[in-house]
Amino acid sequence: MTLDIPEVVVERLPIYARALQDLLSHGREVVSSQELGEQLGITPAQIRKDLSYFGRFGKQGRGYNIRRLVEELRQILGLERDWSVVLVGVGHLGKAILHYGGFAPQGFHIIAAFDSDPMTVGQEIAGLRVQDVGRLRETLAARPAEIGIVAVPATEAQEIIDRLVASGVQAILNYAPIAARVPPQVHVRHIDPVLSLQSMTFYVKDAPAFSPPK
Amino acid sequence: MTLDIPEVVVERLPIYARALQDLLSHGREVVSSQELGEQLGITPAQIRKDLSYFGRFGKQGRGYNIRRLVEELRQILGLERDWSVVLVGVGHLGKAILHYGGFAPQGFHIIAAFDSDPMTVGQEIAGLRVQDVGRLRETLAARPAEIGIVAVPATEAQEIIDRLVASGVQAILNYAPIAARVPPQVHVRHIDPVLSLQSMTFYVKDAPAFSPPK
DNA sequence: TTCTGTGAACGGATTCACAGCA
DNA sequence: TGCTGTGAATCCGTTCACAGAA
Repeated sequence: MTLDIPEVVVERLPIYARALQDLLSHGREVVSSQELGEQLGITPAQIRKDLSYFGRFGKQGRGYNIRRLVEELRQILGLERDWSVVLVGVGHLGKAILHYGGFAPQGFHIIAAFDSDPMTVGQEIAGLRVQDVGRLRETLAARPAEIGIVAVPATEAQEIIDRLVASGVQAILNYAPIAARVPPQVHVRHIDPVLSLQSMTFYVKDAPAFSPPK
Repeated sequence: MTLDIPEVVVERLPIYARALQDLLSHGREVVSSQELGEQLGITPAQIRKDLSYFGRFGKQGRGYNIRRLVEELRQILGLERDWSVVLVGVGHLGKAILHYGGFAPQGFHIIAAFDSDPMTVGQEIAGLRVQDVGRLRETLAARPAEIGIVAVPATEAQEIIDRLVASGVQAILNYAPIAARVPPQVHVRHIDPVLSLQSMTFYVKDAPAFSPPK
């Protein structure tokens, strides 16, 4: 069942879940695919089709019960449980990741952080003691984690990813600017702001910056 | 011409450009779509088709001249020129962005940074004086920027994006966890690590963390 | 022979359009 | 009447397969 659901669909589910939680926190109880779509810039048909892969959550003529649907989606996505995350690379970016308050409330707990720089190892950051990256495997053997975040320089990234995979990590969030190679059972998402910028400049390059009329 | 090129294709071009520059820096002069594809995990046919939208850059039987192709791609993407970028939001994330050394070498220059917190305004970070976000419009009127980076909390993000757009920004890199609404001529890319994690957990949720055999 | 460039075939995702239920 | 759920139709991106150039 899991296997024949398009990946794009799975990637939209968390977007729906978040928007629905938002509506819920505003006291809303029911929403139509129409309204949700307007809020997200997604067509209503798309939303209904996506949801139909997983069940029949709506009521004809009414719409979707928001609380119910959020719970279903969180269940489907595995967001009801907690996840253990390890971070490799504690430079500026790694530090920002450790300080970022958005992971824990969603159940993603960074349980260990590693770096190779002796000046960084031993530091306590956001309540976590940075360990030497050489201890990655043994630390993960004692306390497994499902997810790894890679925030090391490009030159070291593939090596670190290989070691995370060898240590049992099943999903990797890669901030390094490389096309990571992993075995098929491991999942990877890339975060690369430079690539994002470089693909946007294609569209704006002919229009020089301007000051709009006041 | 610009308009009928699939966006996915445009998004792959910077990936090619980077890989090619890498090869170039290793002294390579020619590469086939086959080899490039292996390096990137992209099929050779895909690469050839992508490039064919823009011209005929290869030599049959030989492959692509790397230097030539990099230059073509950089030209197409507008990477030969410099771009002015403003950052809004100088929390942990914003600071990391200011310190990040990956933008400037690619021609993306952060020329101004804004925040709303009086404790942050006036600070000098990575050589840049943080300004009050209330001065966004006038600063951009005096010194336009094509690109805005949004690193403010979700609650403020849409408002900031509206003001960036009103100030002439044409492309936005949005780190805030919202579905930003912008006019059609403005381009947006999202960076949202939580969404990335949440779409991966779908695939790994049934397999608990384990320690692989040593 | 090798590898590009590209129409044609294919497959997958989106949108349509409507039957059916509340 | 309003809105879901869903097959069918459409659209779009990827892959195939091969003609043709070096």
